[in-house]
Amino acid sequence: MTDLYNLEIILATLCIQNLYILLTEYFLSISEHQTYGEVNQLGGVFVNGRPLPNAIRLRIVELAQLGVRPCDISRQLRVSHGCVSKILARYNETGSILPGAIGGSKPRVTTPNVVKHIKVYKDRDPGIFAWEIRDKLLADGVCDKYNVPSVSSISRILRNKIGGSTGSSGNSSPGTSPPQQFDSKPISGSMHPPTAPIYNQFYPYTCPPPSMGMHGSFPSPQMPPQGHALPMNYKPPVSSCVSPCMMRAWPSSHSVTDILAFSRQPMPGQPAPMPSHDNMGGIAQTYNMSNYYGMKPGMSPMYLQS
DNA sequence: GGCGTCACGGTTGAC
DNA sequence: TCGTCAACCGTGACG
Repeated sequence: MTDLYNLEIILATLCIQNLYILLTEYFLSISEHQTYGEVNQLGGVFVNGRPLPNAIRLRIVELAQLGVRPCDISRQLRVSHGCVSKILARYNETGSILPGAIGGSKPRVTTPNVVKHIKVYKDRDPGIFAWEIRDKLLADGVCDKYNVPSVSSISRILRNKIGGSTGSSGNSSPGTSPPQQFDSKPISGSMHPPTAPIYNQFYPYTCPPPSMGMHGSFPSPQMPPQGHALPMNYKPPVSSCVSPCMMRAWPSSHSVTDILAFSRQPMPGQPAPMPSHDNMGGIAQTYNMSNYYGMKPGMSPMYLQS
């Protein structure tokens, strides 16, 4: 009985492994025909809109500290001199090689505390104007000049959250979200979470190159230094059953949509595409980076991290 | 020739 | 689920 049970487990495992292999081969076959990377004038490969890999950024700083001129760094690493200049300027200013936060929205100013105070002001003086509330928020120190809501925001709060809570319950329009949504988001001048590694679907940043960590002054891609600009696209590890290289952030919904739109186009001589990547678990993340990058023959592989 | 700056087209993630 | 918006990115051109 136990042997039969074990046999079933083995068979199930084999089925999963075969499925895994098939799906992996499928994505690799797709990626061979896709071109995501672009080539700059120096022959280097880059992904438009995405930061350079940390290894390259680190190398730029290292070479600069060795006294190599920026123009030589640019040529050697095949990165535009504007980019080298920007990275070195950022490093000199912040001490970090990490790129800034990409995406996201400004921190919200209509925190529960602000709404509560507005409600108090309104209760005390039902005829109070929005601009008066704004002044009182500043005067009472509830907000400062950087995060005080606009008059229109206060009017909206009065209309939707305070007025709506008494007269128009069930209002589901934007701006009437329950206060719980703010509870876990401390409002500050920073848009960033306390700590955040940096990675995206093109660069396996969670796999630091061998040179990483050898310099105390250089931040680890996995553990950015405190007090430095951090990306908002941080996603804490949710699984420990995959290799660190696979514990990367998934593409955004926009990227997934774009990729799907592309991959659904049948390749010449290729069978019709399989179902969307959404259902494929982490398999797509096992891409060989040269495939993922859509490397063309003759391209410099320098951006590829292993 | 080297370098700083900026417009541009792109990606990203919160809303 | 999708669109919008505002942040960022690197490139390439200009001075």
